[in-house]
Amino acid sequence: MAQTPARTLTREGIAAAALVVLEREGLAGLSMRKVAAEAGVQAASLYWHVRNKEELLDLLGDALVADAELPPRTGGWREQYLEYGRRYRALLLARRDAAKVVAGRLTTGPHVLAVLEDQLDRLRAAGFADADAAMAAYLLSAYVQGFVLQEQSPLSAAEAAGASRGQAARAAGDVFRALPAETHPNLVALADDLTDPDMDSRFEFGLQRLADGLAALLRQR
Amino acid sequence: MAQTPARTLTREGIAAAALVVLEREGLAGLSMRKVAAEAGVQAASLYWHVRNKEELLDLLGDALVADAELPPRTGGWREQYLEYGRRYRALLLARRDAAKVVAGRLTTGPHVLAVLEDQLDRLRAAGFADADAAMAAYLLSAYVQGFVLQEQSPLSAAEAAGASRGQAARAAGDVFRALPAETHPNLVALADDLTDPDMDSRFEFGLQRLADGLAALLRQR
DNA sequence: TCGCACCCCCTAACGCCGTTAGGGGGCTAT
DNA sequence: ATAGCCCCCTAACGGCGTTAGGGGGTGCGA
Repeated sequence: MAQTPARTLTREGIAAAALVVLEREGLAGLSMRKVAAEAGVQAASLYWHVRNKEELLDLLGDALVADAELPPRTGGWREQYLEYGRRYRALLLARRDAAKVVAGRLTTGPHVLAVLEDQLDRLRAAGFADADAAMAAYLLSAYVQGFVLQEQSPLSAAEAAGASRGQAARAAGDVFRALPAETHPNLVALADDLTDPDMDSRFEFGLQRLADGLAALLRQR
Repeated sequence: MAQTPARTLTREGIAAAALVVLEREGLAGLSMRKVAAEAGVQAASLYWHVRNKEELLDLLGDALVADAELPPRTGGWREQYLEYGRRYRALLLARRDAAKVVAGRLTTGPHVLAVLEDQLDRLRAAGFADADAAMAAYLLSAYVQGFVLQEQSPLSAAEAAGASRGQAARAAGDVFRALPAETHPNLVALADDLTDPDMDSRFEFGLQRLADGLAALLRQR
């Protein structure tokens, strides 16, 4: 556990160390002691720079979106909105447990603010009213975060035992198919559809519905 | 801490005790020891009925939707879909930390399955293709869970210090307004819209977009 | 009636956690 | 030189999830 940053600790250095620990151990394994060790320091020293673990996680949440690449400003607002959603999901999937970190957390960190600023700018330029633009932005992040959380949730502990995503999906399908057809006919009939492992398509489906709904709003006002 | 269930422990009794502890202490304060005490038992005894805490939380997640009331089967699919979303959100708001419990958790508990079965039945009856019905159901739960998580997240620790929701919203608005207008013009301009404390309206906005998007899909196929 | 097996809960302990109290080394400014 | 402050240290507290192993109670076969 060599120290990552310079000799003296900073909030940025702590965030960087936390990122390393998160990647290595996951959110459940991220402790103040391990972050401190990664930063070359004792656990109690963190409390000089950070009020508590919650505040450290706020730092981590903002650091996670630090290297977000914004979509190009080409094409219509719809394509840009879709691309925003896709890149946000990709970012959450790229770093271990990122979705769990950012989920219940409304950071006002600089990186988060920069992304939000940019997105609002595009939505207003597209003709959305102020309040609609704000809500459209929240809508997208709520959907993406909710989707990735579901996507990454272990399928009732099935795949925790080393099963691949596809195997787990098949096992989940078996659960549905094994239900009594008198009480749960739809679950039995749609077992394959409900456990389709193509997460990209499932995400895209919802994303297109969101865009369609916003397009209808834009048309009517 | 009187024992809630009968003399001998059951998985249902454990879930009931966990519900009581969750309501009293929140998810962060829910420990195996406290659940055991609530059930009139020692902590280690729980492990006879439950593999680990994760499995206890699965039980809890299913128990949380046990008393869900399904919307009436009147009106069109759209109104029923909207009402599903509203009731799901109300249910997550009704019990402390319910959203955090169910968020990263795909239970196949009996109560969850019953609700899913009913919802799929309505969507198929409305004319949605099998795969579309399955994805529409997932879409709604992803949105509701994501929204409630955001809704309940402390506004950057502002309201943790006893501030009301409205006060916290005003404080968050001040954060946006205090930003330099050259770099963040949209955040400054939309500070009020971004921090509008009327969560019901914000939720309804997204819900209507989802329904509109699904309606467009139904029309085109 | 005895004894055996099995179910279910117990006590005790391990190593980890977040957090706080209080001490002290080393720089900076007087 | 010395006062003061910044920043990290050691040590400890109470609580956590989890496991090992023991032992009462109950029902069943002999």
